Amino acid sequence: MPRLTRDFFDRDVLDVAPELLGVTLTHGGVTLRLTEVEAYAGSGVDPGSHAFRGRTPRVEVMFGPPGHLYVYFTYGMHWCANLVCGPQGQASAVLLRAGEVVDGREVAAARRPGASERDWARGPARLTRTLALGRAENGLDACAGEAAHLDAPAAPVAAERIRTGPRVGVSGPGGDVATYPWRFWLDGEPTVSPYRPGVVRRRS
DNA sequence: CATCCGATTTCCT
DNA sequence: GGAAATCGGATGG
Repeated sequence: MPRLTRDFFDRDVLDVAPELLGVTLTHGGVTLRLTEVEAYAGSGVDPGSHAFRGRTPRVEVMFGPPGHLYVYFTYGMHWCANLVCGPQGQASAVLLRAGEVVDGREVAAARRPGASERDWARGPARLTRTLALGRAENGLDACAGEAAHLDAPAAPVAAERIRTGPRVGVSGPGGDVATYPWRFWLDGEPTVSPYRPGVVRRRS
């Protein structure tokens, strides 16, 4: 199971995202096999991206080197994690939406009291809770091998199992953002999160 | 299945 | 100052 290196992420986000399916991410004593991700393209080109309007303190790490974690806080209580992709300076990233716990079950169970195993990482904020990702991990190099690391699947994922569709909870000016088929998941995996359309925001 | 509402940051106005 | 937020748990039909 080869370790993923920075070169893996230093490519177009739309090439990287589907290849992350089946990859394992290990952090905080738990290993997760990714079953669902979403691509967010670069600054200025993707209205759904946090980096769309350019550099702000929050999205600073998105403009940095590929292979680092962009972890942000939202809805007053949730953390979500992305992996920065290349080319550097473009600020593209892949949101980690769901996965299956393949190691560290005891630790995961303790972090998600009352939740069924299927739900441990079924959704981006549940995923960060199970892996113990938060403010401290923002900017962490996931290719440096220490606190966090990623491993390619033992056997490559069959292309026929990869599905695509619109991103979850994404909408924006112009409306067509919500139709980009930039969500990728593995067909038949119970850990894939239920689809929720984005709420149409109105201009005030 | 649909709706509601939390609890806080971030960034735009 | 204030709306919106890459969401999730609870509750009601």
